Amino acid sequence: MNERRKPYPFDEIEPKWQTIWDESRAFHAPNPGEENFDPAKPKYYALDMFPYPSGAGLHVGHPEGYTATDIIARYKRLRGFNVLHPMGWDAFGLPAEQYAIKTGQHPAVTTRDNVAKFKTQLKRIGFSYDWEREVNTTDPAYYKWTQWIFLQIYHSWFNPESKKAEPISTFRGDDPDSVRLAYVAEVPVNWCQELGTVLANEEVIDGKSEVGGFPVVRRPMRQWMLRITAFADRLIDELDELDWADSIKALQRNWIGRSEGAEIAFAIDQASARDSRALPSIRVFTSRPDTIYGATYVVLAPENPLVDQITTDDRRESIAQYRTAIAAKSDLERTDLAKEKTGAFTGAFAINPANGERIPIWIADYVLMGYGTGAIMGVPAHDERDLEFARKFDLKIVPVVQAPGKTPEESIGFVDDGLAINSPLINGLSRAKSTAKIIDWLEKNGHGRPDIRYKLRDWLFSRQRYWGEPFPVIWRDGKHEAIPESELPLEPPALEDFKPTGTGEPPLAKAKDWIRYSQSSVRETNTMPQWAGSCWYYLRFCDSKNDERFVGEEAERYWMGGDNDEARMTNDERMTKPESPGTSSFDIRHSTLRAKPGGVDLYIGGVEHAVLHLLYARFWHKVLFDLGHLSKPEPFQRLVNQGMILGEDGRKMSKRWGNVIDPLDVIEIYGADAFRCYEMFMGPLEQMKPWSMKGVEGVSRFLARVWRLIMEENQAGEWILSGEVEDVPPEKPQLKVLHATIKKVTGDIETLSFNTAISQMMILVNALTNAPKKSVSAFRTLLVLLNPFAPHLTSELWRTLSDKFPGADGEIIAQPWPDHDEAFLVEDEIEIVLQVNGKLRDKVTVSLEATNAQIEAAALASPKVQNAIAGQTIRKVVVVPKKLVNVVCG
RNA sequence: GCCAGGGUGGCGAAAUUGGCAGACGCGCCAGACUUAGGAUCUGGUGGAGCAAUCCUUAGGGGUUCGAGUCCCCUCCCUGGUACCA
Repeated sequence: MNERRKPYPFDEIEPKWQTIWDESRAFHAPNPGEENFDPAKPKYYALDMFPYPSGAGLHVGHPEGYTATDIIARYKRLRGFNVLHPMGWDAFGLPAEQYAIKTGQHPAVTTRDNVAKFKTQLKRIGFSYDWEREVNTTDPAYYKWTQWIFLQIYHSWFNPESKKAEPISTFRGDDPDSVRLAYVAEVPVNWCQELGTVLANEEVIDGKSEVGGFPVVRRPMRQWMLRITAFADRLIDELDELDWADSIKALQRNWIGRSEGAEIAFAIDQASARDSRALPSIRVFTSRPDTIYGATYVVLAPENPLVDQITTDDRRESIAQYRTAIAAKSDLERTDLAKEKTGAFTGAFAINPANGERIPIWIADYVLMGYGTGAIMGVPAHDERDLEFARKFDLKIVPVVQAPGKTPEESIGFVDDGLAINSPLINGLSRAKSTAKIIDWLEKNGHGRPDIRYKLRDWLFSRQRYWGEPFPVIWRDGKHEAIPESELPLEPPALEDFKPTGTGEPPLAKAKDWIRYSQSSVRETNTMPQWAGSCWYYLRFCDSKNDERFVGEEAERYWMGGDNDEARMTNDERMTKPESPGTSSFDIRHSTLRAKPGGVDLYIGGVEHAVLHLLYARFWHKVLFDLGHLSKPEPFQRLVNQGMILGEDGRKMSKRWGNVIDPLDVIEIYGADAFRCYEMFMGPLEQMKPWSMKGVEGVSRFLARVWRLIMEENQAGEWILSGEVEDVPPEKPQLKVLHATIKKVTGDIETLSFNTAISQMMILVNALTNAPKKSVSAFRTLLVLLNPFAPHLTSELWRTLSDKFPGADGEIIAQPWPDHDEAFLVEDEIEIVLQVNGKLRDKVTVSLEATNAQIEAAALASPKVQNAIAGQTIRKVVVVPKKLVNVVCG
């Protein structure tokens, strides 16, 4: 077997340049105050979603986003920005713990090995990370600050007046523990008996554990919660200013699920109640208070505590039976399978406050205790579910909204806008007006008030795990207390046995000595979820070595700061700079994309984090912002989700299909530059797309063409600078392509359209290959443009050219990004498209100055046009200057 | 069901404000150089037709001198969510 011949010696030059960059600290971004820091440079923060270092190593999906940010980072450096481009490890998590349970190897050891593996792989791809800023969430020096942030949250409350997080000391009530942003509550959790642990929602798939497929049941347990719901409105509203895809914003809005309406009190009819003492009224939430006259019954969730108080004696047994049956159902059965409505009558009646009618009170499992008030008013005429329920149990159906062009009877089942009917107070009014009026009426008469509800739940923040951050909290006399900051980091105890206890008590409970904090107090034994570390890592990157603060104030202001005037000025200057007179609408459009500096300027990662991670991180950021620790209320200004890369067979990559591509295998054959370029050439970054080895080969051929454009093989088979390269300016046709390429590549990088940027560079290389003379200056421009994509190849060629031809000082990564000159793009002659009735018939070339009349005359003179209009009358001739002529006839 | 995003050659895909559909790459065909080619270079390549010409952006309708692009309807795919009142 003879080894496959390399198209160019990437196997030598790639490791060579990686070493040079490492040793010269080429990509270290200095902080303010640091040596080499240049305050004149604007900042740019390009961030990847840091990976969980699994044992399996990198797959081709990881480097897709990483390559995109790396291109941007390298491009911005060439444009004169001080670029923060860091990488780190999200290393707490279940796999390392499971591995520890099986093998007894400490998770820290597994983590260290996996990190080393990942880092080697990332370095081999040639990413320009500032490795001096590397962070690891499992490092005590890191999680010290994760715990510190938890304490900030613990020591705060949400002031509804200011709509901000404030120190708990500003709370005027009696019981601060009831309003803290971190609190303890008895909540239903996903308990998996087989695994002996609680699982996060996302670890439960169809009622079974993701790992092992064991049954999962709901069970109430004492848990730490974070009051994210207090920030629901801000988390929705402040999305507006962010440069995120609309689809991702929609996902977040959906998840938060804001719903405006009213809370309405339905009094219980005393005569019907089992318990004759004064009963509270039933509060329901509705998004359609305008339909209140159509409320012909009330439904409580089966778990609603009111049920016991109102059920009449004759109904007690059937109600108890129904509740038992529901309790036995899993969540899965209760939602997916329960398409058929079920329910039971309590025997009690309520009074509809709008019309005083006596309406029955039912319980049914289609009403959930966890949303709204756990009770609804049933409006069967205008709610699909209520209609189904009413039909099944033969309840009264009264239409109260008349749909346009329909009779009242036909309007049943119609849920959208219409005019109110059968509703004395609001008859004839539109939905908006009747809603406002009825809410006003309810409020004035003490029957209700406007209300807003959210689907978003408070964040269940504790896990019964070993491999996570311990809570900096102790318990004394049944009450929790924070430990002093001076005791951070609080490290987990050394354990021999990481197994869950099986009782729901966390593994940390086994460390008897560690638990005992003082005579009268014990430590919290829960740990934080994996999300904790990833909620703020982007802040730590700004100042990863600081042991005084979670991030230094000056560093935070600089990297995460609001208006970066330098950046804005630079963009404006660039736009109006005299040497680039051709400021087209194109340039302006791209400039506006950069007009909002601040926070992380570009954040790229998988769409799987569109909701949870991004919501949690925004929440923490807002708390820290409110408390005065941060400069801006939002962390990530521009967010992009890369699409998934599928296997060559078009299926999702998995061991099962045997279609997994290992980046290092690809790099072995084609080199890192080809790997990077192919990942970007495949198609739009955000799109899902299949891998193709043939495609890699095509891109590899392109890079080899660049190499051979400048290099040739001598008799001895060594690569040397081509003798044809001359220190001459490019000729006119090459200049034109060159400047068109500068323009296109620059614009495409700004919009992350890397695939078309590479296409354009291919066109340029084809043109330069066919050029009569090999111009050094044209090559140098090409190399700079290509550098962010193929950094090793271009570095090597740049240096080789520099050795022979003076005039370009320094390495390629220190060069300025080229500007295009519109003058080279101007045509002196223009090709005009000739159409007859909108169909292409011919083309003519005219001078740039040709008048519309001249163009029209030229068009009508064309034999092909004449042929096409033969025998018809010309009705009209449309002339679009510099573009086309359309002759309309018939 | 609801929300969001898609549907363009044999394949991955291009297409500023509506203005030459298919750039660039893969694959394929032909040629050159070669002992050889899975190397390299040159040319061709949406479909039908010998041709002139006709057809073509999921399907149908509309606006327009002109529609992949704008509007309406239908179908299909992907992601999210699902009795959220």
